[in-house]
Amino acid sequence: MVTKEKKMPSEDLAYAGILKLIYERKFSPGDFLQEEYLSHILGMSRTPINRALSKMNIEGLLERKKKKGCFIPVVTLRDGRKLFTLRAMIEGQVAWEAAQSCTSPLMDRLCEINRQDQKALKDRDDGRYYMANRDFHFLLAESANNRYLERVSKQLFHQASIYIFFYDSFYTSTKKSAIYTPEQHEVILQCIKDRNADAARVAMEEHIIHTMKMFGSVD
Amino acid sequence: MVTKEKKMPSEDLAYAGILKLIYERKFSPGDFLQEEYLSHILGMSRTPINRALSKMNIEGLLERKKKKGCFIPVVTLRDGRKLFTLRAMIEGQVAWEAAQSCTSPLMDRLCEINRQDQKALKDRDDGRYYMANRDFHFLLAESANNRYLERVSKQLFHQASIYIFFYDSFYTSTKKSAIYTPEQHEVILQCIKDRNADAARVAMEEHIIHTMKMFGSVD
DNA sequence: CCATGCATATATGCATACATAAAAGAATGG
DNA sequence: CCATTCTTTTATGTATGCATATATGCATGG
Repeated sequence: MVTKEKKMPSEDLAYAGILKLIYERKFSPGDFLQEEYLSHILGMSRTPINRALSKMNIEGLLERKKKKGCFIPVVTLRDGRKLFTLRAMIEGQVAWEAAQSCTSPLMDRLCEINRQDQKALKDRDDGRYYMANRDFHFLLAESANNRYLERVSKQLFHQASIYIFFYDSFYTSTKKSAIYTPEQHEVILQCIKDRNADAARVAMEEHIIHTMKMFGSVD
Repeated sequence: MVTKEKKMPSEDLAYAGILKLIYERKFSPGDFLQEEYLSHILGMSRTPINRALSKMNIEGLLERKKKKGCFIPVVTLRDGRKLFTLRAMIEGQVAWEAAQSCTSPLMDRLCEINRQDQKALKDRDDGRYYMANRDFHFLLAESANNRYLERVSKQLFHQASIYIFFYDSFYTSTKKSAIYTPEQHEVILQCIKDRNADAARVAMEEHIIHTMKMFGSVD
C-alpha cells in the first residue's frame, strides 16, 4: 500500500473531534457537552470521549462539575484580560529563550508556517488560519527548548482560543484581529534571527496585547 | 453521627493515594506505575486509577508513553533550573497580584498555615511540613484572584515536587532547604499586608530561587 | 556467533453494563 | 395556592471483560 496511515488512538481522535466542534461553533458558552451525544457523533464509546474531556478540563478548555459533566466556560472580558496579560508574559519569555536556542531548520519551518498563515488569511479560510496561527505559536514554544515553558504556553494558547472562538465573534470581526498578525509574526521572527532576545520578547508581548485589544476594548 | 464524612469520589482518592505513594518515596525516577498494581494497592478498579494517572500526566507529574503506561519522570538539574526560574516568575506575579487583592480573612489563614509550617519543621515531620508548605503556596495562588495564574502556579508547584522528592534527597538534606522557609514566607506575608506589591514579588522570587539553589548547586 | 523473524506474554486502550448522585417533576399537606 | 418531600429521570462514575499494541525471548538461517 502507498498510504502509510497509522491508526490514531481513539482518545486523540476524540480530542481533535471535540476541539473541531468547538471551533466550528457548534456550542456556545455555558453549553453542556453530553458524553453519550459526543460518542454518537464521533462514532466511538464513552471511554475515549471521557478521557478527552478530562484532558480539556485540566487544560482549562472546559469547566467540569462533579457528577454533572463538562461545559463550555462562561468567561468575562475581565478574565480575558488577565489571561492575555499572563500570555504576554509567558510567550514573551518563550520568544526570549527561543532567540537564544532556536536552530536554523526550526527558523525555516516557522517562516513557512507564517507564509501559510498569510495565505489562509488571504483566502479568508478561517479554519486554516486558526491552524496556521496555532502551529506558529506552538512551534515557537517548542523552539524555546524548555519543556515547562512549552507546556504552560500551549495551555494558555488553548484557553485563549475560547475567547477567540466566542467573545471575539460576538463583538468584533475575527478578520479585524487577524489582519496584522502575519506581519507581527514576521517582526518576531526577525528579532529571533538577529538573536536579539530582548527585542523578541517585546515584539511578542506587543503582539499578544494587540490581539487582546481586539476584543478587550468593547466593555 | 458526629463525623460528617462526605464520600469522596474514587478518582480523587486515587489521585491522593498515588501522590502519597510518590512522596513517601515508594517509587524512584524512571519507575513504571502499573495500573493493576495501583488498583490492587488502593482497593479500587483500574478506571479511577487510569483517570488519576491521566490527570497527573497532563499536569506534568508523570511521563506517559502510548500503550506503555506512566513513569516517574527522569529529570536533570538543568531542567530543574528552568522549572524553578519559571516558578520564580509565576509565583512572583502571584505575590504581586495577591498584594493587591488579598483579603484579611485570607491573610489570617496564610499566617495560620505558616505557623503550622513552622511547627511541622520543629517536629521534623516531613509529611506535615510538605502539606503545610503546599497549602501556603496554593492559598497564596488562590489569593491572587486570577484563575489562570492560579492554575499555572499550582501545576508548577506539583512539578517542582518531583525535584524536591527525589533530587533533593539524593544530594542534599531536605531540612537544609526548609530551615529558612517559614521566615521567608513571613517576609512575603508582611509585604502583602503592607500592600507593597513590588516588594512581595521580589521576596517571592528570592524565596523560590533560594529553594532551587539547595539542590541546583551540586553539578 | 550474530542477525532477523516469529510467537507469546503482558499491560494498556476500548466497549459495555451497572451503580449512584444530582436535578426535575409530581404529589401531598399546610 | 405555595412549600416541602418523595419519586423518577438522566447522565456521569465505576467495574469488568475483551481487543490490541509493544516488548521480550526463542528459534532459525546465514
